[in-house]
Amino acid sequence: MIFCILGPTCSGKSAVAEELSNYLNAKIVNFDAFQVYKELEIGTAKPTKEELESGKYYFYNIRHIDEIYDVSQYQKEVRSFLDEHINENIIMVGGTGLYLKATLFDYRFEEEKPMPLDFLSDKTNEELFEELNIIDPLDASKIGVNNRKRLLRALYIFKEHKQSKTDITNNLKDNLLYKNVVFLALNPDRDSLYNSINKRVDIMFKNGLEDEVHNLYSFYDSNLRSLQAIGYKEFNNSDLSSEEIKELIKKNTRNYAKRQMTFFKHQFKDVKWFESGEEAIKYVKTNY
RNA sequence: GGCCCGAUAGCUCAGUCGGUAGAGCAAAGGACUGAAAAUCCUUGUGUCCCCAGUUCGAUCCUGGGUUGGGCCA
Repeated sequence: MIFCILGPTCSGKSAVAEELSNYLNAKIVNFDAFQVYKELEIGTAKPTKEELESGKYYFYNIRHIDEIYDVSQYQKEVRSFLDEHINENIIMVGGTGLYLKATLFDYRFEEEKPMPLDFLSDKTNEELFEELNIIDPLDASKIGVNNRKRLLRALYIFKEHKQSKTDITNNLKDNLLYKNVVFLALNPDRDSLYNSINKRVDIMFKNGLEDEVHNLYSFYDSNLRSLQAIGYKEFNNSDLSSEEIKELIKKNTRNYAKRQMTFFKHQFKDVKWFESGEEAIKYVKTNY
């Protein structure tokens, strides 16, 4: 069976995963887009070193900080892992809803060349919007004129695959491809979640987050995709004091937690919701 | 003790020549198929500090108070 543990950052997912992996004798598969990077340590709140070395944790630390990683690679690798272990218990845990959804549901990524950095870079947002509006008005209206990243992506899809994004996705996004999947979600009370977030950022600073990030900045370009993670990108702002950076990280993490909740609530059906990790663990132990 | 300046959204403040008010930030809600810890969209009713007076009508003017800051003693 596949047990998926959803929930915002800092809601206690990792503890649930560890506990249930013992109970179910299950392997743990990460679906967090930034815990895949080896060099990002303190700021990504990974499981402990001991846990990661125990042999049952997968898809953590699988890329270097300067490698490009994306949802299509993740989907491919994790699907092949799941197929290989289809008769075992697997726990999937993480915070990147898109990665989980694209893997378990019928998301299709055909081979394509990477998008050049200067793709349509001479066009204004309005021009991109008009162009997309002709080939895929439905998608254009969903994306909106200000979301340049998505406009470019939608136009690039058309260029590469000769089909609009709407035609490619074709309402497949809610077709679950695997049997025996259980979705468990943690939804702690908002105030206590925010409290935990604030406390965790304080602890990250105590544990040396600043040194870790400054060290990475001295070796790598701060524009690396992996360094856009919360807890890392904020240090790029040289006119902020250490205390201001800390508060900014807390705020960004809170905003992120809210976005995660929106994604989990609306993109996944048939989800069991729990206010705490203990309740989720109890539910699994009484039912499986 | 005297004089001056302030008190308006969770915060910082703007404004109403008297017709009960609006920005930024925070916050809340939402979208999501190749950057997703990313990217983007939507949302502002609040005893306009309190009490009295003037007025058809006061958050705005007048008086008194409360409270914060500054200057002088």
